[in-house]
Amino acid sequence: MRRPLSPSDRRILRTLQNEGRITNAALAEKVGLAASPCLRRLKALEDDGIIEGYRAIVSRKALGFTVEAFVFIKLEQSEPGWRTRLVERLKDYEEVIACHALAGEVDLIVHAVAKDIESFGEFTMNRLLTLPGVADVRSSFVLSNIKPMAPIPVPDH
Amino acid sequence: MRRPLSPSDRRILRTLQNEGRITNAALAEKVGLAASPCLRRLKALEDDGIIEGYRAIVSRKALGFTVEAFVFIKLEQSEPGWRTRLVERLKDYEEVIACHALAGEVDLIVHAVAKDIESFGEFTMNRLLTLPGVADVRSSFVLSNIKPMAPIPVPDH
DNA sequence: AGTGAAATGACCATAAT
DNA sequence: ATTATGGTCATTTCACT
Repeated sequence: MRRPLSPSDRRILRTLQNEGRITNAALAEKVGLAASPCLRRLKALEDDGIIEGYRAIVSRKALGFTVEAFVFIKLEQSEPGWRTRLVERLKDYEEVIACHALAGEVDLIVHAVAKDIESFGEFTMNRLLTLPGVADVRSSFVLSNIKPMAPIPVPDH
Repeated sequence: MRRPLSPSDRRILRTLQNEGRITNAALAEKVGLAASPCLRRLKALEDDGIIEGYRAIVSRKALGFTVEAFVFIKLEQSEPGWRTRLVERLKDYEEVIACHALAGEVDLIVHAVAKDIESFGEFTMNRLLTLPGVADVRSSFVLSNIKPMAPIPVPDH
């Protein structure tokens, strides 16, 4: 798939996880390279799928999302086809900012946002509980973001 | 705090959540502005804290993190000081890529990565369970990322 | 619109394999 | 010799006033 990451690659990854929009010139300076090799490495990291993309981090509050919650879903045992369709529906809900399938008690964990508690209620009642295949839905509101979206650690080798 | 977001602002926010490293020139074209006003709006969004930052999204697998899990922590009732220190320790663990305080059964939810199951075991056994104030630790491995880190929806008004 | 800075590509140098 | 590294320079494009 790919040769191992060089120390420069690792420094690039560390920097870009914290300053995703830094100019290549500044990035090069920070990681101790000239601009041109730095850009070459950056492009290679992108082409190889090691950097999957770049994202602006937008304030939820500024957009009016005052409610954040985790929803724990248990599924009924059913044909796999149902499960696939259910999961597709979940993905389409824009309140869902992340969703993972879990091993264990709970089958799915949904990270959701909403403008207020009422619209969150509407979401869980009308759009989650009603999905065919859902056996149980349990929500916990987020009280505080202790560590929101930290970078993936980039080990030295 | 701020005047309401203009339609252009909203288009900028939508675009930058998907292409955080797009050039201002390309962004301007995409949102239907000239470069100069687009840049002014972008700076204003940054200055007002609506855009909190930018991040490269790095492949966990490419960095050798094959294990991803959610850890559900219940705390003992104890003086608030303990809780603060516990939470600080949690933040310092680099395996912890996100952590939130929850209302309900579970007090804390920890999103963690590890190189393999063994090192994840070491993490939970030696570094989570041993924290003073922790009453219960329960982990669920992530089987699949159904919707990993989606953008915050930007409503039309 | 204009000026200085950045991005980008062609090409060269060095070292390790 | 080949591969991986990094650098320099010249040109185009962009950022910013």
